[in-house]
Order: sequence, then structure tokens, then C-alpha cells
Amino acid sequence: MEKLPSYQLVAKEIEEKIKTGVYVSSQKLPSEYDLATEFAVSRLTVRKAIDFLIQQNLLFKMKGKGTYVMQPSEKYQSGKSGLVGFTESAKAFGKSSNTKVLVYDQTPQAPQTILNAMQLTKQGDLVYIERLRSFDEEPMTIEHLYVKSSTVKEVTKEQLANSLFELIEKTVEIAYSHQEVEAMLADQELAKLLQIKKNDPVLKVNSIAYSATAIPIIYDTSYYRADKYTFKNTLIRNH
Amino acid sequence: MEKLPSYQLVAKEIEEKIKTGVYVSSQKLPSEYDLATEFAVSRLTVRKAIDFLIQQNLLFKMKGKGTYVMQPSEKYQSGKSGLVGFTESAKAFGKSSNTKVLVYDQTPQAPQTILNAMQLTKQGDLVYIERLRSFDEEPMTIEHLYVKSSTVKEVTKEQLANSLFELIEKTVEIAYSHQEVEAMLADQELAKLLQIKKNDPVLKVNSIAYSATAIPIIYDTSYYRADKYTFKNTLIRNH
DNA sequence: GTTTATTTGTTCGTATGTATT
DNA sequence: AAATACATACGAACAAATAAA
Repeated sequence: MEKLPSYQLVAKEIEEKIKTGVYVSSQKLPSEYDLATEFAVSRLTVRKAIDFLIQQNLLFKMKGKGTYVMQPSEKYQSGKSGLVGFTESAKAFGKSSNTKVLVYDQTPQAPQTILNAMQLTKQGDLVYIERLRSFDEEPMTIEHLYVKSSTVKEVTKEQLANSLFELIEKTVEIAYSHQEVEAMLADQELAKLLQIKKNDPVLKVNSIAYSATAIPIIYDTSYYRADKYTFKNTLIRNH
Repeated sequence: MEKLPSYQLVAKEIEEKIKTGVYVSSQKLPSEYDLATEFAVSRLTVRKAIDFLIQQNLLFKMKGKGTYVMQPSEKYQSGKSGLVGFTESAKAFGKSSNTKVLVYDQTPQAPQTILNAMQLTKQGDLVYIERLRSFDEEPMTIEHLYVKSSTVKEVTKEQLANSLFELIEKTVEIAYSHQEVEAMLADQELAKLLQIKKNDPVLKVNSIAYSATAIPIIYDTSYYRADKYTFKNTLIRNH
């Protein structure tokens, strides 16, 4: 019995009209005034609804011209729907996810660069976790995680096979993360785990997740199979 | 003599206060009410200013709690400022860009997959361009471009060394583009051009740029040196 | 080429709802 | 339970860019 705000209801109706082909890409939407009268809401509400759909890359606007339907990207978009865990992202793919904990070290020696990034001056406040994550039994990614100990106190290795986000957010809420995508070659060990060949290309994704108070919570270096995973993006031209 | 809207002036002032350390990450901003009185504008204007800074990953909000300053990402963020050309992006880096046209074929045989993506049923409506682009004389990327002929009629090879966007937008305006990032290995030819070794990792970025009327204008496959280029992203957690 | 109409952009004021502390 | 802070929503008006007459 969710009670959605009216701008989201308007957004849903517009989305529906796009899906059913009433509004087609290459075509202009009715003006904000017309949409406001059609849905019996204020123009500001229509604008919020449109903004909402623009954020999802369904629409875009041009000042003085109108609002247009965007050509859909062929495949799944990663990222645009915000920061989500692997499990949630698997669902969006319509696949089942599977996690195997490879390493759980409660007293790791973290490299200095990571200590710096985590704003720590000494060892001892981090735990180290390595996980293999699969979609439908196919190895997708290896995660190397340094996590603030205080957020995962008295956690068993078994619990780590589930959503790390959920676990951590019992203690602190994660607000956002910065990530960086680069390309590299798989070494012997990585190749074996991901069931690929040595020197096959992989996507290395480095990310740091922060709390609202800008405290780094997770330092994550993940390696994705390049043949199974790509990162998608939609860029809008600002004239 | 630009006359910026007041929400952007407010945004600028807030941005300034972040830069000068008045507002620090880990710290909450004054409430929307307080900011509204401080800047002598309506609360809606403050909200627009904040939204503006959220889009640039400088702030984020939590309902009922407040608005916070985001920990800055250490390096340059690609993408977040929208669709920009290579030349413009070089400026953001504080570097000079250099372009060399390697191939300009006005009657190419395009692969079927590209014809499909460009919504064409026959050959003949595309031109093919290959360009090497450098930052400060360092090879950064090789571009393989298929461009709708109608947008680059009677263009000389020399003109292609400048901004392709500018050239095209004399005919049609580019509205947005979908892009996909993947990892692969450099072949012999690519390695030579990018001055790397064969089988070194490269980032392959595939993108299609569309006009407002959803007509595909450019089909671009670019190869970036993995040691020089990464893609950055900021994801916000939606609870 | 200039004016006019259309469409999005900005901004105010006001009120009420919802989440957090 | 009350106060604080962000979220939603209405109405109204004028500005700015674009397109059509």
C-alpha cells in the first residue's frame, strides 16, 4: 500500500506511454502546460516528473524547444540507478547471484596507499575480505575489500557471503561512493579464480564508499571479467 | 556580461565556501531555511542551487537529516559534466590536445552491425574517419568513427583535425550519447599507434551520438591507453 | 527580417507531508 | 512529543530561447 507522490505517478504514466509507444523517440512530448492539464497537476509537478525521467535517461529537454524521448540504450545500464550492491544489480539483470568468501583476515597489513585513502595513520582498524561473486554460477568478479573494523564487529565468515552493505548499514549508513574504472591484464591467480586465461583483459574497478560524515567505510578493488561485464553511461550535451 | 540566474549565484557562493573550507566535508550545511535567509532568496531557489551542486557531486542530501559536503574524488571525473568533446576535456585537464587524421574514407563498407545501430538499410550514407588524439604530444586514444555523410558534406581532411562536434553541429545538433566501456588487448596495429606493446590492456569505448530526433549521427569506437586513462564515476546510495 | 506565439527556465510565496533527532 | 529539516505541491508571474507567421 505504497503511497507514491504525485510527481512519481505522473512519471509512471509518461513512462507507460513511452513503453506502449504513445510517445516515441524522435518525437516531442506535449508541452509542460498541456501535460499539467492532462494529469490535473501543477506545472511544477510535471517538471519534477520530467526531471525524474531525465535522471533515468528516458527523456531529455531543450530550452525553448521541448521535451524529447531518448533512444534507449540496447543493454543494461550500470551506475545510473545509483549505488547498489551486487545482489541488487543481479536482480536487475534477472539473474541469481552467488558469493564465495575466499579470505577473511581480521588483522591484515594494509598497504600505505590504502591507509591514506581510508584516512588512517596506523594499522589495526581494518579487516580484509576477498570474495568471488558469480551470476548464475558464472564467475563475474573478484572483490578485494578493506572494511573499517568497527562496522563489522563479531561477524562470521558465513555472514560475509551475504550482502556486505546490509551488514555494514546496521552500524553506519553508506551515503555514496567514488569509483574509477581501468583496464588491466589478469595474472595467474586472478585468471584461475575467474576461469579465464592469464593475460586476458579485466576491468579493474577501484571504489571508496563513504558515510554521510565523509568517513571512508570500504576500500574496494574489484576485478571484472572483460568478456562478461561492461560499464554503461549516458552523456547529455549541454549547449 | 553574463547574467546568471540567482540559483547559480547561490550555488557559486556555496561552492566557494566549500573550496575555502568554510563548509567542510563531514560537516552539515546550514538548513535550507537558513541558507534562504542568508542569501535573501526563496527556499526553492536554495533547493535548486543545492540540486545543481548535487549533480556535480559536491553535495548530497538525506531526508530529514540535512545536506552534506561530499568528500572529493582525488582525480578528474570524466562524464559527470556531460557530453563534451576531447578538446574541451583536455582543457579541463589543463593540457593541450592534438589530433592527427589517419584515415578519411568517403565511401567505406561499414559492417552490418554498425549499419543496424545507425538505423541504415544500405551502404553509402556514412563516411569513415580514423584519428589519433594526444594530450601534450602523448598518444591517448585512437578513434574509429562512422559519421552520417549528410552532416560532413564537402569537408576536407584538414578540417577533421579540429573539433568534429563543432563541424557536425553546423548541420545537426547532437543531443546525447550512449556509451559502453570495456577492456581488451591491443593488437599489433593499435599498439604501434598508441606507442604501447602488443597485448597491453586498452579501454574500448563504444558510443553512439544521437540528434534530438533520435537519429544516430556518430558511431564511435575509441581505444584508450589503459595506463593513461580511466573512467570515473560517483554513485549515490538511495535508501 | 521582424513580430508573435510557443515552450522551457527561473523565482517568488505559501502550505502541508514525512523522516530524523 | 516537539522541533528541525528535507519533500511535495499549488498558484502565479516574468524571462529567455526557439519556432512559426
